[in-house]
Amino acid sequence: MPTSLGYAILTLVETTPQTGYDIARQMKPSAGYVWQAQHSQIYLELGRLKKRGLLESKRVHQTSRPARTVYSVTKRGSVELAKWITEPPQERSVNDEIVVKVFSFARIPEKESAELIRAQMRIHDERMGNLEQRLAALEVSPRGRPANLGEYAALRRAIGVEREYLSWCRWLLAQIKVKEPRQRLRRRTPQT
Amino acid sequence: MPTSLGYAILTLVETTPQTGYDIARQMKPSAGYVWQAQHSQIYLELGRLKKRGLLESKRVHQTSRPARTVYSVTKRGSVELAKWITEPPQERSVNDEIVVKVFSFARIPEKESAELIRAQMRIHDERMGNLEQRLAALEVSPRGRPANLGEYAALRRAIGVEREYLSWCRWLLAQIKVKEPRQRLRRRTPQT
DNA sequence: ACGACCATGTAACGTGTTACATGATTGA
DNA sequence: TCAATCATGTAACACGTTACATGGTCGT
Repeated sequence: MPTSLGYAILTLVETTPQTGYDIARQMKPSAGYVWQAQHSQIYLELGRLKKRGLLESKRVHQTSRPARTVYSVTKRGSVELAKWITEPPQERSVNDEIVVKVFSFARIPEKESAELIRAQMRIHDERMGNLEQRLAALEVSPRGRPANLGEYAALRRAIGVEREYLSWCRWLLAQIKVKEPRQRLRRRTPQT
Repeated sequence: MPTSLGYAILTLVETTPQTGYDIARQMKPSAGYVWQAQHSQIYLELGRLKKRGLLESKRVHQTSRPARTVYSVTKRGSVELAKWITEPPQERSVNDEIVVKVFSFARIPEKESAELIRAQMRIHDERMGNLEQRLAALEVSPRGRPANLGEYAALRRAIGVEREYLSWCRWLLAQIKVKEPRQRLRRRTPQT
């Protein structure tokens, strides 16, 4: 049976038959909100899915552009995907370096730790802005409710993740700034 | 230079010299809130860190229990760690199977999709409860503010992640339930 | 001229998971 | 007696990242 990436590819291709390049754009790390992967991984997985008969491909020739290999889901692929969807998802461990770094913040100057967090906020602010634009684009569809609830849900999830991260960063910055004056007031208290 | 896991280990061992087993308990998948890893990975990494002179170990013999190999951070290890902390963290792609599954929810019966989400909520409710208990335990330290801001921050982050996830699940359930009646009211509207 | 985009692939390496392997003690 | 906890390790495999490889078109 396919890997998680394999199912993610099947999902996108079922919605719209498309090429590896198209998939890679939607899964581009730092931009993708359904699944993230590099093109190198995607082309290999497309090959495996085709070999297993879950995808089929048609070569489309173009003038003044390289030929495209357009994939679409076979009946078997569609059935496999439907079976997989209802199975309980694998829990992924979300290891984030920033948490490890923050764990030892007491050991570095306040200026450096604050700057580290501010840099993170800049990156994630931008990503959130991007995602919100896509959400706005989806919401103009008829009657406010988007045609594809799944895509809407994926976007809301991605935005929620970013919002939560940014709010944690803000809280952290406040903590870092508060720390110093407090310590000064209590300087004589021995450290246990 | 060590891997992210290596630095995570150095971080924990610097706070308290301890064994691979102790580290494995704190990093236990689904329970760890700083970094998650299996014991098999940890023992290998401990070996590498020792070989590079970032950790040193002392064997402690016990009665009626296997001997413990207690690791502590060397001066070199401490310096390496301090250097690493201020470097910008690697952005990790957070691929979550559940988002892929939700993307195709329109293709399965409402009952099944709702149950899938409810199962997820049970799992994450429990994890959040666990984390909140640990937070409460930390907060009893002198003056409400915990001795180790880093640990406190890591916990708050983990709890925030769970809270956000659960809130998304609740929203999703509401959407799934609302979908059917709405469609009935507008049944004659053609799908674009 | 130069960078970005279209378009597809392979190879080497590094990280993470699962399973194998062992064995005593403690509590239900 | 049975499961859990203490305690450490190895081996095979699966997954993901980085780099290598190629080459035309379009806009500035």
